[in-house]
Amino acid sequence: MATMRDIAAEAGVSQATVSYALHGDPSISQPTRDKVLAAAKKLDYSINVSARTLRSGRTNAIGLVLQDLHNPYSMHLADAVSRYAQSRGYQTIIQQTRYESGNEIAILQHIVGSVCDGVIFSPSRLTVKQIRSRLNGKPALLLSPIDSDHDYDTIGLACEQNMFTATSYLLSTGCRRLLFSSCDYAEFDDVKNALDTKWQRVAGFQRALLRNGITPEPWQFIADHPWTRRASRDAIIDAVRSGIEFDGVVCINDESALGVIRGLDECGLRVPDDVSVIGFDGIEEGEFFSPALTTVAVDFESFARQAVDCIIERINGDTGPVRDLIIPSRLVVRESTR
Amino acid sequence: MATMRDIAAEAGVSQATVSYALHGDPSISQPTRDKVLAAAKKLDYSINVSARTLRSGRTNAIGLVLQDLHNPYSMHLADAVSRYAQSRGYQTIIQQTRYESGNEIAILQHIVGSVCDGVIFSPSRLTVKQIRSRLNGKPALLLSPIDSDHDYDTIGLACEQNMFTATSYLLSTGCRRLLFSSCDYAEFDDVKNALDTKWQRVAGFQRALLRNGITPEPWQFIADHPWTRRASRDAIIDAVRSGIEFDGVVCINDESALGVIRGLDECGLRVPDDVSVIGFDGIEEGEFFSPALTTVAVDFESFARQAVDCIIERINGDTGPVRDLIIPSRLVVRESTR
DNA sequence: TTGTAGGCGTTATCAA
DNA sequence: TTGATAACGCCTACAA
Repeated sequence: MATMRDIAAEAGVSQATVSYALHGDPSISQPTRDKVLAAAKKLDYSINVSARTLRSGRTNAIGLVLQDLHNPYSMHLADAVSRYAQSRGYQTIIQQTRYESGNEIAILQHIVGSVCDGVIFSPSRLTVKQIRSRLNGKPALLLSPIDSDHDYDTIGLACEQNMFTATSYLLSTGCRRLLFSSCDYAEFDDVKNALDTKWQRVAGFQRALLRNGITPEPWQFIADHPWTRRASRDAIIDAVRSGIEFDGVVCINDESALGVIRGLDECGLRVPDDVSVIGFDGIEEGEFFSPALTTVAVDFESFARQAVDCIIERINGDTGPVRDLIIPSRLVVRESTR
Repeated sequence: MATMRDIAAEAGVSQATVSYALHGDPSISQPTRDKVLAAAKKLDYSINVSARTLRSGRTNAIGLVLQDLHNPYSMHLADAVSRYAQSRGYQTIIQQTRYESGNEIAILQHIVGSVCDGVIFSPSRLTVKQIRSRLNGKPALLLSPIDSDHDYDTIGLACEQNMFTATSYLLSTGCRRLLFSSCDYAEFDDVKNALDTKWQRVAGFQRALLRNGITPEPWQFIADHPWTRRASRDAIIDAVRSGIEFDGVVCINDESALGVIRGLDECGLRVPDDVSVIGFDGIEEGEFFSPALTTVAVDFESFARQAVDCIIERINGDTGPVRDLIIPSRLVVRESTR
């Protein structure tokens, strides 16, 4: 592989001149620049990222470290972020931690160590302190904040508000016996100020009920399980078989909602005629499902824009106050609700 | 950030000793090693990847460069590869080119330049020659081979065979008027030896028809369009409206099949009662769709294993003959076919 | 306008 | 068993 030294030899200039010319430094004359560029092209030069990084500390890449790549939500996120970062001149390095703290540490170290200038990170097991110590002074933007009193930037959904919106909508269509898929019951007072996105969602659900004069009760909560189609399908089937009566299901996310619809279908219940179902996320899949899924859709493009702009500003030395970015989302009414 | 030099000072040894100790070199005595390890821990040391790479040429990472991250197939691939690579001690750097040759070049250069030891690459616009010149001597494993006479490793599906299987199955259930979604018509003789996966799929479809005494005709082919739910839904709706009579649809992939089912639903046609639909890929989504999708499912875990093992062997200097890996897949009969 | 030179943090070769 | 020391390829004062 050709190095700057090779180009210098080819073009008959010094290696430093090659570096300047390649970076468009104005102090290099046009003829020299042309000579260098021609030599670079001839030798098919491409810069050694490690060397540049080692020397300058800059990689021109951002890391996107998610817990799990194996779901539509992450997929939309990864796609949107990598496209937008591209437009801002940054590469995106995507990784998944799979909820293992060992992976989280290894990936953070590897990534932050020297392959990117900043990272958008969705922690699962690591504490803020552990994260910071791996960050090596580089900027990070965290998804789903772990504590309230933090000194790092965060980005997230208005989960409580969004679930309030979703539940209120279902109530407004006449539903009265709502199920929540899938989380254990908790007292409203215990979750109304939760920071965890799961409990925020529960709180939003409950607040909407209370606002409509309905007291949340344990039977409405389908036992906690992974937010997947399979687990949700199995759980709703159990619920139906147990004889619970309900006319609507508020789901913790779209995948869950899709599983619920499938499960209801297997039980001979029709959506939305017998039961209304609403999701949360706005994954593309919901639009083409039968029935098409009513949901609170998050604006992935806005997520990407806000997140990437923020991290780039921090990379460029912005030391302004800590930011807590909120991703906008909106109710999308389709066919799974009456 | 602490460097080896800092640790050396802390532990009262030379910097070289630190390097040896940290790598478990047997020539370092136990007490010295312990001292070094303690100092490293105390200073929260983590290695500088750029420096290590610059010096050793090894990154311990593989690149996975796909055309598009925004589809379930890629998502399954990325997930499986990154998990398996992890188990082999490698990080996976995932990127998408979005079908732009500029991106392909930039990403290849960046990635291969110095962030990974080898790359699994799905080219779209770049020729083999252009790819090789960016590869910088590092091993690559290409998806969907572009020419027959190549000197690089490839991995892919047995598309022709799989489509033959899918079509044959539909025929065996009694279907006689099959549609193919979505590709333009082509003479069997022109595609039967195609290298392009799209035409291979068409060829498999046609061969199955011919084997059953049916001559493929242009009306069976729904115009070429992206392999997405939306495009396929719109196209099948047009087909129904145009008055074509058919009793089954063979789809170029699962997403397409899901769109087709949705479109048929919108036209009042029931699957599988009125029309059978079969897909190709085996994305998880198909399992939970109503009706659950019959498909030829590819074994993503096997893909990951074969691909990663191959690239790692090449990284480790294997210079054996060129390999053309085939990913196994199998017919999964569910509800969308009679 | 261009060249010289030092160093970024490692690894690896020799000596000691 | 450990310590100097020389690269790896690039960037950037500073000197010419």
